[in-house]
Amino acid sequence: MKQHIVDLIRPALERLQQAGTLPSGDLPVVQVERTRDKAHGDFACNVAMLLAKPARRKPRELAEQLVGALAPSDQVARVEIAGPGFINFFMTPAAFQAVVPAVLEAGEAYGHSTVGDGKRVQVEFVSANPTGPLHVGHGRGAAYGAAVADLLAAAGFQVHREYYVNDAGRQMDILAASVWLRYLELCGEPVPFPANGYRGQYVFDIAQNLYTEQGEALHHAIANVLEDLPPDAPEGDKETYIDAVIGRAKKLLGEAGYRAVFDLGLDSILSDIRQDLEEFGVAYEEWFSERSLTAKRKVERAIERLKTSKHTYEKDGALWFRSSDYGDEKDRVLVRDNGQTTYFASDIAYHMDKLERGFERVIDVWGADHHGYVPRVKAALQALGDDPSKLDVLLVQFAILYRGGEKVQMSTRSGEFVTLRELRGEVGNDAARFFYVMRKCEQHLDFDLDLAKSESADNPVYYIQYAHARVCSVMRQLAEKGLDFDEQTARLYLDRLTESHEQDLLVSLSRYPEVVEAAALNHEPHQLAHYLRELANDFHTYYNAHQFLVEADDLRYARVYLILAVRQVIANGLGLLGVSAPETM
RNA sequence: GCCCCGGUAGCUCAGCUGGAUAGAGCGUCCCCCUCCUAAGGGGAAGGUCACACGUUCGAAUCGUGUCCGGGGCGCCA
Repeated sequence: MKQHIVDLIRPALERLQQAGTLPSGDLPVVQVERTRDKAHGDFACNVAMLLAKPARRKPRELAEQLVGALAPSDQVARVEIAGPGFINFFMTPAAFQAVVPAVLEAGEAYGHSTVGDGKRVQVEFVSANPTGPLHVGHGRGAAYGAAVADLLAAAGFQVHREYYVNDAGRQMDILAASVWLRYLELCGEPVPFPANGYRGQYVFDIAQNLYTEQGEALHHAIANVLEDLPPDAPEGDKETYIDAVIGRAKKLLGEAGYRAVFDLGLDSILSDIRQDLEEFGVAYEEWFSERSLTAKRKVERAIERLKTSKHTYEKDGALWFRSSDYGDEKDRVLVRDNGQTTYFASDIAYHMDKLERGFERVIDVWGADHHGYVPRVKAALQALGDDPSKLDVLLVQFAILYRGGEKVQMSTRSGEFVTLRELRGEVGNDAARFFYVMRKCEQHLDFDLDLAKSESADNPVYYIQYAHARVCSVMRQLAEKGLDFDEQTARLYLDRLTESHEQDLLVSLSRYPEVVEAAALNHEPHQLAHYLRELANDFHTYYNAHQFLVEADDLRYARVYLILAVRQVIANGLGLLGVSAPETM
């Protein structure tokens, strides 16, 4: 409908150019917006004010000319000029009433568009280290990333969802060492646990499985393990200590033995994460292994490319990337003095690979604590001759849980953190998905557990779902009372929808495609969440003000037809956010 | 010290990329089922859009500076 207005204005502007009223040359993008006030019509356009200066005319005068040049439309009842030069469009009731069949004919596809033009977009999100279960912080990235991906798909992009598995780094070695030490405990050894080890319950579980699988095969006396190791914190350095433990594990277990421990840890945790996300309604096209980059010599190649293009230098025995040439605040290490490549080097190779795979846009969803990382990745892409503007990094701020008005404490290493699974168990998938995307991503999220659990109007999830269930309930009543209804006939009675509540609903329904498109292009699922609440509010108001299952056939047909469209849009919108639309509550 | 995010009603937040008289929800107060689910609805009160300049027809929105809050700045990942 909005597009219809734009399509009316553009040719009119061209006509004015031909008539010499407007200077020739590029015309501004025609902006048409929904009005806030009914008195200003349904849509308003500000183009006359924008063109007043270059045309050297008064805005209102220009608006008059423009209105005169508009082609007639059966959707537009009248056009007015108001205020400093706004052109206000009043639509006919029929134009809005036509939304109902439009919704129901499109069904699940209502709200989909083609602005994405089939462009290939990659969305990488969560990508948490497989060193432990997902916690509530990852949950926000999961819900947000999944919603952004689904919105982009609805907007006509070809979306590739990807999880980057950090299966190669030092953190994984720390996990492997932690598992092995817990295993040694099961073998009866008195093990002093490293300050920097992973302490969660899941480490015991994996160690137990390791013991079941391997028996005593990996058992070494604790004295041999600890022999000549540097002191752990607090006397010594916990990082140095854990590295020494890892080195000792590799030496005592040998290549194969160490690999067995490492892979059991990796596989256990990764399959846990996959299951967790799947249950959360988050699906991926690809799980991309960091190790595969090394295996395919991608990291080597990336470093080589930076070397040959003279973007690197050696200092203190390490190889540095001159990222400060491209806006980073300082240079970064690619290869450490011990010969190992850094995580950053892998990440360069990974992003290089992403662009080589031919994505026209690459979206990374990261925790806000990684923001300092953005300039160096973009610097690397630029140094490699790629276009860094193809990469959008969306930074998601932290979620803070509240229970009974009190902050819920979280700490990663101690194992006391609240996992995503616990959260889902406590408030349910629907509430979790919705609450996570209720705020825009750069806003800190106060997640109120009590509210998410409450079954009342205060809880936006229940409020919206209830609107859907209410429509379903009306349809059940319709059948029970043996009242007639069919969509084809209902079409003939659309003009019976004249009440102000019905008008409001029709306007809201017609806005839905615009909301989906804006939410997709701006990566802002919260816009959709807010819209759905408003739509549900319009519906509940209507429900209280008018009876749907009335005696008069024409009116009943029209009203039932309308609420079926409402049900469809709610289901579509909730679906994009990963929230179910129940038929009964 | 540098960087990122935020500052809008008592609280939690929107504000459609610069538009017309700044909006929701919660909380407070008042009211509404003989009726399709009261898990609902209606109404009232509540504002120096942190502050100051600047940009222009027009600023909560853009720019600069200041103040306040949160987070980040490893040859960790």
